[in-house]
Amino acid sequence: MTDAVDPQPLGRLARPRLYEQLVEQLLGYIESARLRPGDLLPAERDLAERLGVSRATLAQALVALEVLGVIDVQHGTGAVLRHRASVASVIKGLREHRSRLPDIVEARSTLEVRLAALAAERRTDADLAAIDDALRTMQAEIDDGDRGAHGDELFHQAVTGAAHSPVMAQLMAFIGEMVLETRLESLAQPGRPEQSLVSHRGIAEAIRARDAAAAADAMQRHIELVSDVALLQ
Amino acid sequence: MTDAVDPQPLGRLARPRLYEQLVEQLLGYIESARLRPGDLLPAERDLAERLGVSRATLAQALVALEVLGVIDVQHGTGAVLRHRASVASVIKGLREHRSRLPDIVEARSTLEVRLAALAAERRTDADLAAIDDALRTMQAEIDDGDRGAHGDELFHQAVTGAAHSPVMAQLMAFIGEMVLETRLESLAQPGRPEQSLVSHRGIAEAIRARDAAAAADAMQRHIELVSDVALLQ
DNA sequence: CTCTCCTACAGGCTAGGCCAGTAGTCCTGT
DNA sequence: ACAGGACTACTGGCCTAGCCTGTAGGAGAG
Repeated sequence: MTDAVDPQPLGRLARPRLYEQLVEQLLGYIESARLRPGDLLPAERDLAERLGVSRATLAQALVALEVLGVIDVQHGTGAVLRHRASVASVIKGLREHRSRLPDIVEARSTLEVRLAALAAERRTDADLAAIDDALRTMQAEIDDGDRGAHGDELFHQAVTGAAHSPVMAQLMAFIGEMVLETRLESLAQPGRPEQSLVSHRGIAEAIRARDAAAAADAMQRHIELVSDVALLQ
Repeated sequence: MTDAVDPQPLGRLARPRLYEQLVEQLLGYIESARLRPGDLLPAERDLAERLGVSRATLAQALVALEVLGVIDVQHGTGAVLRHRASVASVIKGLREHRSRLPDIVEARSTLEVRLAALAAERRTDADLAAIDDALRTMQAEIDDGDRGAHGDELFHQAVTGAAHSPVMAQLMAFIGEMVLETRLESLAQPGRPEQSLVSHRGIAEAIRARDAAAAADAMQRHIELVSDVALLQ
């Protein structure tokens, strides 16, 4: 206990939570021990002692791993490995240095292009009104000298809603944060908000006309425009 | 407090963990109390008493919420709300009434068609080997009179990996459970496993030839085949 | 040979305590 | 009067110790 490893006397910004370190260590252990899906982790009491922590803290780490989808803890049996550890590192990477921009753009374009096509097929008049509302909002923001980021977000949300595809909408929400970052960077470019608004109008018209192919195409070009700028940095 | 709510006669393997219920309750509290990003949750000792659990268990729930990206726990200050609670309800919704089948298929096809195309463009020889391995596994399972569900899963994971798109890989992992259900239902149909294996081979060949369009097309048809059956129920 | 029951061991959760960071307050020296 | 620093009343972080419930495999009875 007293041989406490003190990694950093500093670390003010750092918020080193023990359970986070444990997650790292357990992930490492899983990999180095060549554990395969279905295998069991050592018992809690055992692990806790080996790692030099209390069971309570270890339990927190296990909860984290469970939420991350790495393990599946079963009462009376133990913690069984679920997927390959690679999935875990993907998730870890996402949360940590929140992925690189190209990956985000890729996911976004995949989802939104399809959503635009679906929106063209399924949109109701109310959906269309929401889309037009968003366009008006963005126009007003730009007229005020703003970037129009809020209207931009509203527009994409309206299109997503018009697609009436709950699961995909949920996936969009999941990467929403990251998309927002992309958006802000893009709209910071001079002249971008106007260009963006124009391509939004193109998408909206295709959806209004119920032309799925045109909507998909317009969305594809819109995202390319937006991501181009971001990638230039 | 609450007298044992038994939500589902289903869930045979039901494994009701207290911290999971707490996550639900806290999510509900956040919503009903109209908490906004930046607001603080009540103190741990307070919450624990109000919810009738120990601090250790509450701590597990907070870890879960932190991993889910809902809150940000700061030593000495408290648990501050991060994003909009919608993200939380997204996850909750996905986990709970795991959406309806058509929506799942829709999301799956959107992602996987694109992943197949990307895999064709980016696959390494190692990726290809993993894909071939999965095909062999599925073949062996079918020869044994099995449904080949394991090999099927391996195949889709291998394709996802070959696409080298971390964000989309995570989205796939996110809907993974639901896709698995679809898969099991489909493969239960007589003759299905063989058909499925054939279309897997088609996808694999397109990826081997680095033909993105063909890969996307093959994946599209594969998913239509699979979902057709499932939808007939 | 089969079935039942027993038990060692797995995780689930609680209680209570001490340590460490944070921030507001109040007291003191200028 | 005011600026600075210490006090203090919170916050979460982590630990020990213990008892509960669930699981599964082996021993014994039939």
